[in-house]
Amino acid sequence: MKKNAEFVEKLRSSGLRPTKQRLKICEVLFDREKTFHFTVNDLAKNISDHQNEKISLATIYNTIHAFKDKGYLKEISINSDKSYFDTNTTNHHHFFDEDTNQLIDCDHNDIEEINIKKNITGKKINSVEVLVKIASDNQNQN
Amino acid sequence: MKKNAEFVEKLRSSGLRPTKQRLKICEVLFDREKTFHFTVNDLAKNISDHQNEKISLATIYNTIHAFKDKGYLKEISINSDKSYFDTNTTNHHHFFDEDTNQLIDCDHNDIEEINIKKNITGKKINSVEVLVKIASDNQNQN
DNA sequence: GTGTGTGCAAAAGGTTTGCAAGAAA
DNA sequence: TTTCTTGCAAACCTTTTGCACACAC
Repeated sequence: MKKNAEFVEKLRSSGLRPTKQRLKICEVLFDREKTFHFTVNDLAKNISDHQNEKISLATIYNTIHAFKDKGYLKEISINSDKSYFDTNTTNHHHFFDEDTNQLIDCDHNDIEEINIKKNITGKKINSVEVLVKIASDNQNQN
Repeated sequence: MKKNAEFVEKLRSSGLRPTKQRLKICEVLFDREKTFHFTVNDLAKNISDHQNEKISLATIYNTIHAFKDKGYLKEISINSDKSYFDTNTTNHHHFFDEDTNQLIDCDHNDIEEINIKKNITGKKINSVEVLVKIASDNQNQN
């Protein structure tokens, strides 16, 4: 269990004031064993349902973007009507379950090194993301 | 240069009536040498600017979805506020230029076989997409 | 004539923004 | 006190929908 003081320090060290709202969001996002994949709506729901609190959407968006900019969150490249975020900021990939719209981490070791032979002049590679779309094996599905 | 008659046949063979609007969209999408990456807005702009015509957005969305369902277009998994489509429906990957928001095809041969060692019980793999994000090599981008 | 397709305008859903009030430093 | 943060509501943008009219067959 991570302590409040850790979050205060984390925020302060990145120039963000440790407000009540930000600390609560830290708690929900980072005080857990497994990585967390979420949309802003998921997060808002978690806070209001399980934490019995209410943080305005504007603040949640605000905080999520700040955390993303500071490198505490990663945004996942997936075509969807909404944005998905991941508390696992290490180099890894994802399965996307098309039946349930859920993301599953795919460890870096689960996919062999990706060697890109093509080179774009004057551009450097910022990231390489693999998205593996999966669906039920015994279901009519195109 | 592809002929109108080909598009009429293409549409008819998939149970879509060859209307004036659909034929125009076919022309813009498929009568070209290189593959075309676009958003619905790009397409609408192309039609009104270069073709001096106007097709309502509802019809464009309608047609794009029909074409996607018939396998004439692919939707690209990219985190963006809008959807990107690709006239190249073969198995391939993409570079995404973060400076210009442009997509570049990455041929299947440009990336080594992707071997996924992790297995999700009861699920089959529908697709494997690689997105390589690139940006200008020197700090200041064009 | 029947069944589809089109286009407008309105609605919906996610995200952003302006601004006044509140909290941190 | 000064600066940053919050929260509400309105705005924004992409996409979807309802419905009347038009077109394809």
